[in-house]
This record gives sequence, structure tokens and C-alpha cells, in this order.
Amino acid sequence: MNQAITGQMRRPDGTAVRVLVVDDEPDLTEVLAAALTQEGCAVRCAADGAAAVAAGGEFAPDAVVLDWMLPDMDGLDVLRELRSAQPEVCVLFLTARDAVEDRIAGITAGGDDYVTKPFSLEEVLARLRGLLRRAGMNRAPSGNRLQVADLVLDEDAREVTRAGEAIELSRTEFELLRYLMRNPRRVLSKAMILDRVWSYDFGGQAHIVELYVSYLRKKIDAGHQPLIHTVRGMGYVMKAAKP
Amino acid sequence: MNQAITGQMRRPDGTAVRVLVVDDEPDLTEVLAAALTQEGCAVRCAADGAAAVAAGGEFAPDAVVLDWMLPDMDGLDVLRELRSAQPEVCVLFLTARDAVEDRIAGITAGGDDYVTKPFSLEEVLARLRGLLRRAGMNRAPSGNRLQVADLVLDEDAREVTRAGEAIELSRTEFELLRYLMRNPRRVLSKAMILDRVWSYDFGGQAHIVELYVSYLRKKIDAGHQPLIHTVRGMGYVMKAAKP
DNA sequence: CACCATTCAGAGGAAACTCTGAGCAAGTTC
DNA sequence: GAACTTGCTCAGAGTTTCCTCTGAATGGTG
Repeated sequence: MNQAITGQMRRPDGTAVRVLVVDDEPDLTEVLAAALTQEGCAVRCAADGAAAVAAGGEFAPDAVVLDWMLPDMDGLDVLRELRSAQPEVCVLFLTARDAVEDRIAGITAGGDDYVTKPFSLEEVLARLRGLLRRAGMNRAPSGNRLQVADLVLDEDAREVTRAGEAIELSRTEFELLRYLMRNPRRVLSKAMILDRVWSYDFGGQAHIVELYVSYLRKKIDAGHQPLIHTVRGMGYVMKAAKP
Repeated sequence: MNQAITGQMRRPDGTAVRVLVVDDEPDLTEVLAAALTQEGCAVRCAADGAAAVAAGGEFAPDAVVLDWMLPDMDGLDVLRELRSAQPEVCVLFLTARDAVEDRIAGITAGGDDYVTKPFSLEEVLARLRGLLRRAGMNRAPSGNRLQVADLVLDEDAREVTRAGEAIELSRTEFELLRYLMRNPRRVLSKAMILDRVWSYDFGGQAHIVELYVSYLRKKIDAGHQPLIHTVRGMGYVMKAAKP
């Protein structure tokens, strides 16, 4: 993977983006930390609000991935403490689905964002990239656009075009395509795709990846040079057809 | 989001507009400060009149968002003090709905403006943009007109036309449309729209956004190419349809 | 006081989406 | 070429999300 090579998650001065991950489930923080490290971030984890506030002062993160429900503190209080030490810090909240309407209100006004559990890794990474880009923390060479051959994906507008023609995608189709396009010319196994694009609690089979690849091909590759290629026994790869 | 990139809230010399926020409710100043920071402003907060006057001298703000009812001083006195140090400063008053409008009326004659509580963030930001524009503090590339395809919104005249034909909108409809048109080709979640367009004390559900989008569509998109598009599971986006 | 416009909650129905299962096609191994 | 593995696609059930109709409460206006 090594998104670091693509230079996406980087500070203006070229040093690694610093991310603090706060959640009381060690499984979750581990997975997030691993994914973020792989993206080239410097990562620190905390299991409760007190540890988060402490790390906020000492570790000086650029962004915080913060569980809304912590054993000792309310998410909003943690945010307040963090902001008092570092006003510019970005915060991405993790919330339960039914807690969304509750007290989340107002946080998006400050430029922060949230993701509902269960989420996919790509969803969290994409949101975090969005926050950092908007905070000027992230050199955006091509802005928010991904391109492979004549296929273009605009993340903000959630718009996909092939040869200038608009293509409608569902949420899952879009996330799958984004993951493929973020890793062009690299074979991605179905297991990898499943781990990244589908929620971490999804118990289904890799068969679902095949199904969604077939959906994508029908919408994207139909009538054009194919961009999504099957590597039998290995997975899929997105690239322009060989010359 | 990220109005900063659009270059709206900027001084003639390109540096950040300096805004002082004065209110005794910390929740309110926090939200306002966060939103203004996101717009690219340099923000300072004060909780009472004395602190406001002190900050007025030291922080040298271009504009002040000032609560009319402060624990220690009258709003008019604060204004007087601020003006003595910096005669050119813009002031946006925050007042209770039933507050004396007669005294406020004299204020607006001086080029200042006011907003009644409870207000929406977009309302405050729009008024502030207006003040700064009139004070020459704000390069206004397209003046006060927003345009998407053949849909035109005039902020000062509060007038909306589609293909030259006038459209009557209620207050909420207008604010929703303005927010959408200020962020064309960007998917806005219902949570984001709620936080920006509805009052900060509104406790309602995202359902209300759907309802008002349906009102807007009936008035704006009926009989034309649709400009307001639903992005299922994400929110809404305003853009001209792709041919 | 009556009238009208506006705002908002609730519920029903429509539409879109996700995922399972099964059959078929294509490639691989012997 | 037969047997097996792997990948592709269709059809349909179940769920989620969205749209819109109703009606109540509010506020302004003649």
C-alpha cells in the first residue's frame, strides 16, 4: 500500500501528519493505528478521555479520531480540552448510529466531522483526509480528484465521469471505486478490499466483492477499454490497458 | 466548506480578517469562533464588555460580533469605546427577538447591522460578509450575486430568479438555498445543513432538511433541469446537470 | 379576531440499495 | 478432455433511505 508515496497525508513542511486515536476498544484503535501508520501518519492511541487530554498536550496532534462515548468523559468535553491547548486541531468523531441525532449537533459547524459505527476503514481515512485538506494540512496536488485514464472521480462532489460522461454510483460502488483508484497499478486481493471498503463487523464472504466489481464494470467499463482487470487467484487491479 | 479558498473573507492585502466575538454564553462564542475560523478569520472571544474593550485595543479587530445584553455594560457603550480606539470597526449586534428595535434602528444608520437570537450561523456569516463588503474589507468578485446555471440569487435584494423568472421564497427556504449555492458541486450532509441553516438551539431532526429541500425543488426545479440532487446516504449537492 | 403564511412532527408509501443464493462461464490441473 | 477451481452475473428478499402528504402550532397582518 504505502500511501505515503502518493504524498497525500503530509504536512506542508513534509513531515508526517500526527494523529491521535481515542477509543476504549483496543481492537479498534489497533486497526485504525495500523491503517494510519501505513498512510504515513505518526499515530498515538489513548483509551479514555484523561489519556486523550494528556496526549493532546504532549503529543500535539494535527488531528484526533475520537470516540463519542468514552468511559470517563463526554466527547464534547474532551474536544473542549483539546481545543484549549491546540485550537486548530481537527476532530473526527466516532459515534453509534442512534446517538447521531443526540448531541452531535453543532460539531460540523466548526469544521469537524463524524462517522457512525460500524464504519469502514476507507470511510474514516477519506473523512480524515477531507478534514486535513480543508485545514490546509495536506498538500493537494490534484485537489480532491482521482484520475485513471479518462476515468475521473471527484470526492467532494461525489461525482464520477468516464470520458466526460457522468456515471451514477451507489455508496458502496463509490467507495470500492475510490479504493481501487487510490491504488492504481497495484493488485488488491478480495480480502484486502473487504477489510478496507466494508465495515469491520461485516461477516460476509469475498463473493460480495466480485458482485460489486461486476456492478462497477457494467457502469464504468461498458463500451470502453476496461480499467478494472481480474488477476486470477490474486484479486483485482485498476490500470489503463497495456499499450 | 472552506470558504477561505474562495477568498471571500479576506482583507484587501490578503491577510485574514480579524473578528472579535463578544457574548457571555461560552457555547455561543465557541460555535461562532469555530465557524469564523473555518471561514479563514482570525478570531478572539470576550465574555463581557470590559474584556471586549480591552481586546478592541490590543487585538485591533476589523469587525466585532457583539451581544447587546452584557453582564457589565450596555452594548451601545461598548460600541462607543471600541469606536474611540478604532473608528472604522464594523459591528454586528446580537439581540433578543423582543429587544427594543427602536434603539437598534439608530445603529444601523451608521452602517452597522444586527441579528436577533436565536440565529443561524449562515445568517451571522452573511450579515458579516455584507458589513465587510460595504466597508471595502472584502474583495467581492461577483458582488452579492450567487449563480448556478440559470439560477441567480441576489443577497442584498433577497431576490431569486430562475431563467429570468422571479421566485418567491420564505426565509428558511432562502437561507437553505443560499447555503447550497455558496457551496456548489460539494455534497452537504443533512447534519451540516442543520448546523448551518437552522438556529443553534434547534433540537429537531434531519427530517426537516428533507422537507425544505422538497419545498425548494418544487419552486426552483419544477419544469427545469434539476439543480438540487440527492446523494443517497450522504446528503444533497447543488450543481448543473451534466449533459 | 380572522386569515394567511410559515414552520415543524408524524406516518405511509415509493424508491434505491445491499446482500444471499444459485446457475453458468472461464480457466487450471491432471 | 474430465474434473475441479475460480470468477461472473442474474434474480429476488429484506432493509434502509427518501419523499410527500397530512395536520398542528406559531406568528404576523389586515
